[in-house]
Amino acid sequence: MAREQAGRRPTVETISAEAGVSVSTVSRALRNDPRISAERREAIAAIAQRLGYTPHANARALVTRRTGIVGFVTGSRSNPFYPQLLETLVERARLRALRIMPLHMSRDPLSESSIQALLQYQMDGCIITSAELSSRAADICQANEVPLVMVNRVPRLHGCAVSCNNFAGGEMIGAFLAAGGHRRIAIVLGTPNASTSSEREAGASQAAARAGLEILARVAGHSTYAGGFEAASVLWSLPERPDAIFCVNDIMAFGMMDGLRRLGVRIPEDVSVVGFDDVDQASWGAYDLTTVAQPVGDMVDRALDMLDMRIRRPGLAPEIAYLGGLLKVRSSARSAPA
Amino acid sequence: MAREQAGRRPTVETISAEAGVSVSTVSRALRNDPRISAERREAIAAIAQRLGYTPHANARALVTRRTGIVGFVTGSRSNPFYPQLLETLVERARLRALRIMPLHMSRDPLSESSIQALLQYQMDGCIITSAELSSRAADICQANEVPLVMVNRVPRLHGCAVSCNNFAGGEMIGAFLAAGGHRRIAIVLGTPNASTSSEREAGASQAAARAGLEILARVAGHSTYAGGFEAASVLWSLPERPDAIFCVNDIMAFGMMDGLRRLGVRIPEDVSVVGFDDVDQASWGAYDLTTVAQPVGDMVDRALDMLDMRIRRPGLAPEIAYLGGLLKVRSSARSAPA
DNA sequence: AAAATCTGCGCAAGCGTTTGCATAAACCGT
DNA sequence: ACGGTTTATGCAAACGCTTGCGCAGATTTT
Repeated sequence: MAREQAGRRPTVETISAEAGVSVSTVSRALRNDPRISAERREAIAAIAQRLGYTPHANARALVTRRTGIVGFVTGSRSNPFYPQLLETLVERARLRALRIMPLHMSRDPLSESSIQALLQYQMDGCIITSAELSSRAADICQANEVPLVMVNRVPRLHGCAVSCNNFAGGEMIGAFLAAGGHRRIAIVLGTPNASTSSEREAGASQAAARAGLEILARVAGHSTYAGGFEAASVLWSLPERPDAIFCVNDIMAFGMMDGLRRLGVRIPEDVSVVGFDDVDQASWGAYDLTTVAQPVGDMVDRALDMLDMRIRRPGLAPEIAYLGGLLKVRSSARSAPA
Repeated sequence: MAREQAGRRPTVETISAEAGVSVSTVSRALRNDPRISAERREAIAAIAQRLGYTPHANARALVTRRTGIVGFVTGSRSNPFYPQLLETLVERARLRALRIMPLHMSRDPLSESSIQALLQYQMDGCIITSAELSSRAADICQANEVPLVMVNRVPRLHGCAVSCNNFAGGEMIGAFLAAGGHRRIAIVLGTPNASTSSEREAGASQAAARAGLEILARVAGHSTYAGGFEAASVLWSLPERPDAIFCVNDIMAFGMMDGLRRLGVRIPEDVSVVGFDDVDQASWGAYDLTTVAQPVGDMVDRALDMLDMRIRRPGLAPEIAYLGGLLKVRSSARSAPA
């Protein structure tokens, strides 16, 4: 019997009383179980509709052991690529009836309570995009059998990941700069030990070498605006100045351009600057940055695919996907004459 | 009896078997119920610790009717203020054992499935920061008795909100510009009908009037970079050009500055530009924008306070809090001589 | 010394679902 | 007319936790 508690939302039991059938029939009808006859199913659906019934995710999770919640861990917001990724992730996840729950969004170490949340809410999986935090998070997920996919980051030993093809992207940059007649290329590196940084750098270096060019200098930029800004002074005080600067991500390129302009350097007349990521600001007038666009939508979809499969079939072998980027030519770098 | 199912996490029952007490005693001990004797409590805590026990949030939510999840709805990420707000929110919520779940993060209308999520997961409350979506969301929350707090936005009729004191902030800007000797102030408006935009504009207008100044022009900027960029041409082609431009948020100020520079205008020599929000980019070298900093941390805490109270005591009267902003003087605007 | 209070704990119901198994009615071929 | 399959539904257990109530035994009050 439905208890008809004052202000409570309707449950399967409310519907079952209304329809004169058992709760199991209601449950099955609502989930389109073929065993329930069509007319009953429709009758039940109509009642549910009329009552404004919504299933109770917690109760369902309790029995199915699936919550539909995916944890999200990222490093600092200082790189605008990550908010962009998160927005895409939330939207794409919604289309698969998955919800994203951000567990951690700062540069601080992963707090114990964030990890507890992952377990307490019985999340179905986890997506992580931070270079610094990935090892710790990977261990925790593995220990608790929570499927994990790293995005924009490849795992040290094993684990799933989807990433832009950073090496190929770096090559595109290197080739583009060489074709543009640049002879003295400098590279600004990002987070030390991050695969994204080193792969992009390696790709660019190789393409440069193929064009008979040595990399003039490699300096640290720490994947921050300030790091790029300071790198400008460092590079411009070199005995031999670069004629092209590849910052391995856009955020450093913005700092670099601002730093150079502060020194009176003209872009791209005196030096070309290129980045990697194609965040929103890259197309802003102040920068109009030549960069490699990461296929964020595809990356997110692929990551959710991987997660989905491992939620369904735990223990599936790890997998790594590299998706190609797209060179966006803008005005921050000299191009080859057409 | 504990079933000791293969790979399952320990539950209260596992612990109760181990400790030789009932599950209710375990539950109470873990929640520090004073009725349980100290030594038992410690013994149980020790076992829980040893087993790596973590309570199951869904099961708890089922009976307590509290999930600890707070929904988050925002408009487009194009204004970097919102990612910044979200990061703060996630961190501050964590300190109160609350989790944030982003339901919607794009400019599109609120989808039905996002609303469903709010109800299915039985969220304890909702925080919304989008001007466009707030009416719809407010209706839904009210209909379902979900506490709602609007941040950076005041409600049309009733409801909770916490916002920067936009009017006072606008006044600070207006007074600052007047003191700096500016005579022809233009204002770039944001999202039409948004309270943030109109209040900031009103504050600035009033302060200007107090200094004997009329506002030269008011133009639309739509709260986007591109809107600010285009507004630059509009303002600069006016018969009488402004000597100060107040963009009601930073993102438009960036577009404005880039647009002006494209026209060869020098900042602040030819015209001063000021913004509102103090997002990260405002302190970047390219802009170094004079603006009003919103007290994001305090705003978030206050919003969570409001939510907390209404979760505990449903039906509490609506409340609106205005928190003061802080003028950040940088180099994008001429100051009064010292 | 009997009655009242307190202390510490267990029983069992309940939260809203799903799902394995049982059951009853209808259908099939013979 | 009968055993066997199919079809549509119900029963009840289970998921893991919280909590009202009850019940001993120890302690205090009259």
